[in-house]
Amino acid sequence: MATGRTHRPATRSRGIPEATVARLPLYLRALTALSERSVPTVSSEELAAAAGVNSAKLRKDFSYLGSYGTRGVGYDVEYLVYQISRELGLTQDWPVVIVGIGNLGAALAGYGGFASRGFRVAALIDADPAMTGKPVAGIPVQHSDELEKIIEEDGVSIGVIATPAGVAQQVCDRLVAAGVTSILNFAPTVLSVPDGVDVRKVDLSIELQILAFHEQRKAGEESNAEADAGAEAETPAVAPPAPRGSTGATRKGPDGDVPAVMPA
Amino acid sequence: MATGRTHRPATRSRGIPEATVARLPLYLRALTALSERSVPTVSSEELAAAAGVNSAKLRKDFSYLGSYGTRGVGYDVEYLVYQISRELGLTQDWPVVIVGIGNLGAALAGYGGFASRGFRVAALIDADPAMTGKPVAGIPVQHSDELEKIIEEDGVSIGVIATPAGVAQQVCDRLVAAGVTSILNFAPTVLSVPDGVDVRKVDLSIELQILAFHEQRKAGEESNAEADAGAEAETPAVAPPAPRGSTGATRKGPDGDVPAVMPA
DNA sequence: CCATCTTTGTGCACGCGTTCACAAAGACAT
DNA sequence: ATGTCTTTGTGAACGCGTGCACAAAGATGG
Repeated sequence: MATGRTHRPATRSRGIPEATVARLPLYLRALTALSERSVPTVSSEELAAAAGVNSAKLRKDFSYLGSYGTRGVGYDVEYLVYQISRELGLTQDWPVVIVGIGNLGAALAGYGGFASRGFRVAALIDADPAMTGKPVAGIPVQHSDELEKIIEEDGVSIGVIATPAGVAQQVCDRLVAAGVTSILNFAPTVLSVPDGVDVRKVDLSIELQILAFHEQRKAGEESNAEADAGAEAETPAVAPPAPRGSTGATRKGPDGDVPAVMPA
Repeated sequence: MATGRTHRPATRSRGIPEATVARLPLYLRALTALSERSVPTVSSEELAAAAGVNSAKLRKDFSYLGSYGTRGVGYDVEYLVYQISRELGLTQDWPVVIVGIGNLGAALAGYGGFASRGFRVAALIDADPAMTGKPVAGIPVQHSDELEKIIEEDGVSIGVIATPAGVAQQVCDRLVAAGVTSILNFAPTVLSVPDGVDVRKVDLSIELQILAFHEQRKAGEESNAEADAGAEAETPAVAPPAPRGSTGATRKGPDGDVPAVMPA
């Protein structure tokens, strides 16, 4: 999960739990696929399988939206597509600005899933004057001096930050000052924003590290039966630094008292 | 949060809760920054602020790793960097393959955060023969025919999927069959994998839709006091489809009994 | 050596989210 | 109309994650 709500302590908005909101797009995608295949109705079991969730969870999720199913039959696909779209606010158009048109920003600008569902790239913005005017994905890049003007004139409320980490906070501040109240952050930094502004982050590096953790655990369990003088990569490249004032004493680890992590 | 563990039902691995694991990279990043500024120790309060979390939560998180702090002083920065790195498995090298070198794949290949911490791009793979041999971010693209060979020879266990949604599942199947056990999926699809394989997904479209939901709610609360004949964008572009067999009867919504969602 | 002060580590309670299991509701056949 | 069968909607129980609040630990100064 490359995400994580930064702000707003899980207050359930209008009675819809945050966890449910996060799954609605998943359901919507599955339903859209069914709709394109002209499937008229779908059961909670089928739809849950398509979305990769438990069917009971799906039914409870839908129950927060209202009673949109028919017992003995299932859910009307078209009707549900509309209800979820409306609940997510996708029946209206959301202009979005992308700030930072490097490799990633360009990729985002060209992302097809953008325009498809209510989102419209209102502007691409970069601080590099050499980029100004250059078309990316068919849209000319504008200089960051124009940022405030664009946001106010176009009524942009969603901003995407794809800049280097170093400038992300100040870009964020400018976006917020200009009126943006929702930010999708791709820069590897913790953004601080005032109350009322939502931030979601997408962080490749964090995702990989979480995968590495589980991967290591898998590998560790396999080789646990084998000799402890492990076959590979068990020895760290660098020696662990000693804690301040420590003279190499033992530390209380979760495995009990072991010598301060110093394999061989 | 652009992520979401797909598999493995929140089983706490070796006593460390999943939620804690997801925060460790955050702490590590903050600690690395402190380390570069040669800060020797840090209190839970300071570190928590830098990572954007509650200090009690941080202390509890660290308590799962062991007792690495000194009461009255705080945590030794270097020591903690090492401990967390080790816990996350970053003291060893993880070769990674990226499949699908379009805009996004190229951006990922060029992402600096990759090499910095234990991850190494072992290969870039694309199905388009025209791409083969072309260097992207300094690495020549290889044809997907080579996929199995590369994974086995290099011992790759982590794969990144940046292909179109249509082929993501079959790419995934090939990766898994060749030995990959951790997958980071950027394609907007639900991947199904056998037990023992971890999948994390990063989905721009879902993140935007979640933001739109909250954005809509904010706008709704503002205009609630105003006239209901809303100023803008309140009228859906398409009429809501009627549910199967419905003759336009009322539906039980969460707001009570209202006429089936048909504004004006 | 003792007192004071800072900061960790954690017991406890609370709330959210998930899952089970079942009654109610409706479709459909006879 | 009545009975059967399918599938929804939800009450209830459980487990995880969070945050409070405090006791224990150790540093520091006299």
